[in-house]
Amino acid sequence: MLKEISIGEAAKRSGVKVPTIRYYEQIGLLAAPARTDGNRRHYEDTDIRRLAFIRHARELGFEIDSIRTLLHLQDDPNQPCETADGIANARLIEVEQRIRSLNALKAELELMVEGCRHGRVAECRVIEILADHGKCAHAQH
Amino acid sequence: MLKEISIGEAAKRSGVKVPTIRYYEQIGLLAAPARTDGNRRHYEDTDIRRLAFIRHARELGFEIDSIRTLLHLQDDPNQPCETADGIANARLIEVEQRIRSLNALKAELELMVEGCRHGRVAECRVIEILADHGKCAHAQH
DNA sequence: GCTACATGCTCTAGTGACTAGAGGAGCAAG
DNA sequence: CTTGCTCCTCTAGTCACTAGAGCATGTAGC
Repeated sequence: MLKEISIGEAAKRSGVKVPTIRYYEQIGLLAAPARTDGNRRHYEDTDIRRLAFIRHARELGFEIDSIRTLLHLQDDPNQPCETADGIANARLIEVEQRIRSLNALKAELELMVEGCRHGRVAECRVIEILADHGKCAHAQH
Repeated sequence: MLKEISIGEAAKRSGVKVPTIRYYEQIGLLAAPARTDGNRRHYEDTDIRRLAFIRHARELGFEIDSIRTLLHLQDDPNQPCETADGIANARLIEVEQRIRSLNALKAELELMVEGCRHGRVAECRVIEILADHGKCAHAQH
């Protein structure tokens, strides 16, 4: 007889924390699994794969709603993959924008930190730049 | 007699939205201003500068608690500026890490999107990579 | 003075994606 | 049989706002 996968075991195998698994069940991202006599959840291998899929997508910054769509697509392999492609593409554009904006922030933070002469707050470059946006180096923010 | 600055005017001048200004007052980030006879807030120029400071810091991704500390420092210009420097430095390190991680994500998303042949979901690279972390290009995530 | 309409007020609840904690039950090992 | 771990449900908290209800006040045109 196969050993049943407890929620703790599922967490270990998928890398998704126990309360998060329960949360995903609650919001309907993961189907409610069967229960043991003692009312404990037990999972199948397919659930573990689904959890790993979700975790990976979350790491890539996809929103729960996008993941919901991606999971539906995965369940129906004959559909054209334009929707999946579109979601990934949208996310790629987001990430590119975020990188650009973070690079601008980085430049400005470097200016602050380098300009700081470790003296008094009165002549601190960090405080000064924060107080006056005009002192920013053309940062796109 | 000077024209009093209403909350709407303060919002325009500082770039912080009206409900957000009230929120900052509520959490004690901005001192409660004086009120008119009709119980409306009216602000001074110093409040506007403080709001602009907060807005700029928020744009740079500083947390409210850090901003609280930075504001205290600004109020006391004789203090050494190490704390401010430390906060900015911590934020810089965060931003640098975030950029690295986003670059890894970008690479992976590009792989997905480029690999997609616009066919069926069954052979879609997007879904495939999401389902199997092992297919990632050594991404640090 | 009257009528719109904008702007202000307070208060509560909602967002996203979890996370923390209370209070209890089940289960395996020593 | 007791210890200690994992599990259960439920509620509330996190962060930094944002949205909306329901009302009061202020202002511009007539």
